Amino acid sequence: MKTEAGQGPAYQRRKADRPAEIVQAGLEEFFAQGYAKASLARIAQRAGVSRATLYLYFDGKDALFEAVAAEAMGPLVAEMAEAVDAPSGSTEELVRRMLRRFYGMITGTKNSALMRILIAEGKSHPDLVARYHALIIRRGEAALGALVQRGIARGELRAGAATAVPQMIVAPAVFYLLHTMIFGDIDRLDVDDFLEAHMDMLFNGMGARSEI
Amino acid sequence: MKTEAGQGPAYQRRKADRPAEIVQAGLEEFFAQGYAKASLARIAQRAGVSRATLYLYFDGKDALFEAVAAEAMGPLVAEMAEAVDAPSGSTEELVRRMLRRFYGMITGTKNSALMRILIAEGKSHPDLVARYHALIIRRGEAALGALVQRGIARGELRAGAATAVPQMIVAPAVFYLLHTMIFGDIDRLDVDDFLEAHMDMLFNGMGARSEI
DNA sequence: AAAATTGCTGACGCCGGCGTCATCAACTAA
DNA sequence: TTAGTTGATGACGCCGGCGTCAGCAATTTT
Repeated sequence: MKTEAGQGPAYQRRKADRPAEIVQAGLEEFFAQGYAKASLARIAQRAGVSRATLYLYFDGKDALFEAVAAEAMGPLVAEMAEAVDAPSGSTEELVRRMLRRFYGMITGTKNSALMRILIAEGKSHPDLVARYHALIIRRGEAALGALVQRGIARGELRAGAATAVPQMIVAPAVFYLLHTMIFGDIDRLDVDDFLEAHMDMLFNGMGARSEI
Repeated sequence: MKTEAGQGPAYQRRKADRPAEIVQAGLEEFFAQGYAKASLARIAQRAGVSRATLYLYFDGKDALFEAVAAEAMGPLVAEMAEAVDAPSGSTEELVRRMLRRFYGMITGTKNSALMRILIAEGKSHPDLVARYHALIIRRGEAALGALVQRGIARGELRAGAATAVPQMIVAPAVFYLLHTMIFGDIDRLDVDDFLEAHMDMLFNGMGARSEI
């Protein structure tokens, strides 16, 4: 619409905007194809730029991938922080809210794409894994630990599994994520049913004596 | 040792053994590198064969990969079947035995490698995913369902989460698998601690009222 | 308006990987 | 021993992808 006319300028110089546009294009390509199959040519095309231009802003495929991953982690961290800092209401309600958010995240394609890449390409990019761990996992674990302590202090949780391994609280959600990621096309689990079962398991267990 | 002497035959004709040897070499290469980075040249080298020979027995990279995956699934199916058909003792003991086996499998590198490939390359090989689902997942789910029914009949389990979503029983183990697979190098969880927490969560939940 | 700056590009070289084919040589049968 | 069969190979062609560089042209400065 802007430069399509007869013989307008063949290209525009937009030094400021290029990096963001390239990263965005890279995000789409990497998430759709995975690292190995992703092609710099396609990324350049998506970004409306020549392939050589990529090298003006990034040192190569690897560096671009790092930038893309960093970009993708941003929203995750924000989401994580947001989901945690609302300590009001009973522990059960708190957990339910958190899990609902968690399952929502999972449903979103973006995050599962990042997950998939981390799993697939983790061996080749250990620094990436480390960053993800520091940014997301460690914070999440800390938040879960705090949640458990609060629950115990309020007399709503008991010491035991949750204190020993707070991650247990979100473990079923991770199962759901993985299952959906791999078998989503042929065997989709209902989110709401799963969330309810998850909550039931967490707070009541499945042993018969819980009902006494 | 056999054909290394001065001018022994440059190669031997072993039509019967080649396929298995090639599949074995392919298994190592694919599991170490992932599909995309795996190289037929390296596979041929591992198998002690020229690259062209691969095409005598397999139609190409894709076909070889299918054969490798099928080969890798065999032991898993056996393991699965073995772990299930021992319905003796209390449900808790049964679950504990099953889970111990499960965590053992996870620790084994083979299976997590297959998992990693399924996740990474699932999109490009939907038929593979379908086969894995039919062979492993469906059977596992059936076994879990039977386990739950048996537990309820014996009065050891209550209806609820476990009946609605039997997979909940193994969900934490899958979390452990994923965590270990991705972050195993920088943040290893203790298997025994995790298994205990897992059992505690399953049978007692984390709600305070379970203790009343 | 002309000179200077620099964002941007097209084209080149290189490499690794896949698939194929004519040819060779190990085995087999006569 | 000799002719025939076929498992196995080395080398070739092709393709796609990465990284680079001299040169062009959009923009800025004088």
